[in-house]
Amino acid sequence: MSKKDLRRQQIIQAAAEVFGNSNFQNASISEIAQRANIAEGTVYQYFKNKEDLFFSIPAQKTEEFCEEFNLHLQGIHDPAGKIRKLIWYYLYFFKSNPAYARSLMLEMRVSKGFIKSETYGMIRAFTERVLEIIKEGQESGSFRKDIGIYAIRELLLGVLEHRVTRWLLKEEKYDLVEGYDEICDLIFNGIKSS
Amino acid sequence: MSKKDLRRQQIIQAAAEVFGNSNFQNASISEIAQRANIAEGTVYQYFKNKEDLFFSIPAQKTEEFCEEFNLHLQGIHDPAGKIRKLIWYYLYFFKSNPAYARSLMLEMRVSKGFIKSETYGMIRAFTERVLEIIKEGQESGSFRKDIGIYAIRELLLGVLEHRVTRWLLKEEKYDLVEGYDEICDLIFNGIKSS
DNA sequence: TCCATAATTGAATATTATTCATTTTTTATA
DNA sequence: TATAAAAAATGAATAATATTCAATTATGGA
Repeated sequence: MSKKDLRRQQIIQAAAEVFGNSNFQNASISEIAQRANIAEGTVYQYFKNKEDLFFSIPAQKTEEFCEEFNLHLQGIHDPAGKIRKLIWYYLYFFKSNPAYARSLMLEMRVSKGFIKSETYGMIRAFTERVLEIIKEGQESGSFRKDIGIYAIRELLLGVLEHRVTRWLLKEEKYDLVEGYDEICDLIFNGIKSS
Repeated sequence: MSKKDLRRQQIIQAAAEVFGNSNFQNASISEIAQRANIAEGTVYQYFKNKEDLFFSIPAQKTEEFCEEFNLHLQGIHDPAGKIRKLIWYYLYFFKSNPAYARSLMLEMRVSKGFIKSETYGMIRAFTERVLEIIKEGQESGSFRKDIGIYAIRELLLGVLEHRVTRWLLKEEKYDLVEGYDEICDLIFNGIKSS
């Protein structure tokens, strides 16, 4: 790793700590610089502005998320099993990484600037992967073919994001993963009794 | 309406305009005061701080949302029809009120302080109403009884919030309501082909 | 008309993201 | 090793702004 990359990482590390104990608005560049043992101005040699720095923090974690997800999918061949694993893994990962969850769900996910960031590119790779799984399920005959793949993905990611966001706003007081099989059941079978 | 309430409304009106063309961070109290033809200090006689003022803006619209929703439910007696109407109305309302949608979905909904606001109380009334409809559906035998009502509500509100948020981040370039029947179908019947 | 209370004011304060001219460090070359 | 050129780091200065508060003005009742 080049010297330049090292310093970049050093700043990201300090920023992760400061943003982690706070939020975008309340975290200050001065504290980040202090913690990284550099001058405030130096931050701006490596990042365009505060937002750019903020959006750069979860790149690593997001990559980790995608890689581990692919690992967890290994050995599962039926599309329904893959969706079930996706639901479990998604909740499990955010439960295990609450600071990441807070930043991503409550701050970045609702920011228009985030869409252009490197981190968002990785998330897009994940959502593409989800789309593939759905397509697979339709082609193999497991999932209905009369509904568009985007609508199905919307259902899936919608309920997951909602569940994580709710959990965060409720101060993470209960177990995020518990009861995930109810969600699976609803996704597969809907709410109709017949 | 008392003089005090009038001035309060006047400030909220100015704030709605300023926040509407911008966002929480970029809107300035000085501009709001200017537009309301008052001094900056006066704002703080009526609102605890900038956030309190911000959270007060959508109270009226939210009340409107709830009242109109109840109107739309009139004459519908089957729970499935009520859920279908809920889905349609939710999307229709945000489509018709994009500035409200932006504030609520991208800024307030992800803020811990919002939970304590008056506006959130109204939203809670709405989500309680949704819960009632679900319960009704279970009792009448239309909806499955083996799934908790909270899980069903999570599914519903999750996919709706996700859809509106996506639409906002994509600059509202497509029709939010179009294709809502696919969502209804998925909610009722799930994704399984069998 | 006068007084007490309420409402309004806007200058002062404190905080902070960002810039940029200057200084320090590193690297390449002879 | 000595020197020059390039790169990196610095931190004081700037500009913007949420919030406070002592002073001023308006209001309504006796």
